[in-house]
Amino acid sequence: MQMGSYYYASFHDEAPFYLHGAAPASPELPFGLIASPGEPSSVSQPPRAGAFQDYRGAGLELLPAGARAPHGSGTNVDRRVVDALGRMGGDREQRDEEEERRQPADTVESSRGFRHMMRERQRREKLSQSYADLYAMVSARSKGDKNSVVQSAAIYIHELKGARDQLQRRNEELKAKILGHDARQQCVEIQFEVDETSSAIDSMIGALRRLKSMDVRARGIRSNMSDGRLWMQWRT
Amino acid sequence: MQMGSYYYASFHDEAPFYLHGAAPASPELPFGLIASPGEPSSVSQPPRAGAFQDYRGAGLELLPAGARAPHGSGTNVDRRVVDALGRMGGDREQRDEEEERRQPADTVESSRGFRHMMRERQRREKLSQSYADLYAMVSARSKGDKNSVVQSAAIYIHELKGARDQLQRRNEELKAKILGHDARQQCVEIQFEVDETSSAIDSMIGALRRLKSMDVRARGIRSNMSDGRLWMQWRT
DNA sequence: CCGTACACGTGACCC
DNA sequence: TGGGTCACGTGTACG
Repeated sequence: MQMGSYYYASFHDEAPFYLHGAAPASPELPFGLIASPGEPSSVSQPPRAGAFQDYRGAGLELLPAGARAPHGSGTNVDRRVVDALGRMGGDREQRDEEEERRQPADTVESSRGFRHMMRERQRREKLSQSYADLYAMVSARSKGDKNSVVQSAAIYIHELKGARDQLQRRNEELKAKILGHDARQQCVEIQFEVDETSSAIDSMIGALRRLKSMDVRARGIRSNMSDGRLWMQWRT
Repeated sequence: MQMGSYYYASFHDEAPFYLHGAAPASPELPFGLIASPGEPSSVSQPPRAGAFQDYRGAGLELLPAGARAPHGSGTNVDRRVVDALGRMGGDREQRDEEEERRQPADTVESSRGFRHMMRERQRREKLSQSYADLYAMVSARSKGDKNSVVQSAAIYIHELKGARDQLQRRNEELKAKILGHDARQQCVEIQFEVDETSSAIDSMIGALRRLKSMDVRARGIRSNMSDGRLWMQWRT
């Protein structure tokens, strides 16, 4: 433990720190409000300050690659900190008052471990945000807890990749089918109107005859005849 | 703190617990080996027991939905534990020796907080495994740290979904193109071989004549003729 | 009471 | 030295 200076509440050890009469109905924020000395921002904590548990309804538009809220998104970061007024029986027995070994340079907190703690909080918060974003992607398939989110994401990615590849293959197939299943070759295409009242078979026969009379030598033909439009394509 | 019994090393407070002479070249396992009393499994810890940092090369085949290694995958779980020989200056001042309030039932650890710790370890390990699995999915796009993995997964899912949907649309387009751009209707289909040496135009004319002689009344016709195979489909 | 799940502060480790 | 990341043990909340 080494140093208990900037703890916030240290609710353990049954030290009934936060008020006892009105307490048990409000389980949020065991640490009191306690305006931060020296950190002017971050008023009005939303309840249940842990950023993660709130993500179940968080919206995102797939983070624009860097605008994640510049630095402290307000929820959890630099939440404040309060000494538990003694912490009764601190981990170091018999520490005297008012001196506490005076670290080499500066006097009080914000030194060494304090910044470390803050950085870690920030990191945690960032990670929670990422979780929230990911959860927004898999909310249908995930139970909501961290582990489930991560697992669901892996499964989902796997499925999506499979579906994409299959679709891609199917796509190639279709394209090949349209193109006639040997590779692309030069081909000719005509398209014209026919008398809709007459038989489609007769129309096609007429068209083919016309082609033949034009001395067309076709080795492959594709045609589509519907609604009075005849489209025909051949290769020689 | 409340109870410091089963700590492993408690390296803080500059109590130089693990050997000092041969130490600094091997940064793994500050906690010693210490055979577990009562847990027969899990010998031979791989170095750097934290399961997460090793995942950068972990393979997976997309977890078969429940076979994640039944319970303790061996790396980290029930690593053992060792009392810090006193932990010098326990958090409860003046607790007498040899009695310590005797909790209701059992005597020593494995009570209350000990199981809690173990469960937490197990949970952490499971989560690390999930991370590893997810990382295997995004290893190409992720830097490797937790946050990056999660973010990359979200981005990847987003991209994959987009690609899949686009492919699906394109697919419908192609299908519609093949089917002829009015909706699917009941239609008839024939397919037969023709003499490859003769003209494709003649073959088609012959086929159409045959249809006509069968008294087929077609309002729309699609056909594909190539490599000696004539496929034809019509609706009445 | 037990299990699950989370956030926290912290020591260790690596650039 | 110092920021970044991790795993850890712990306190807390919920079912």
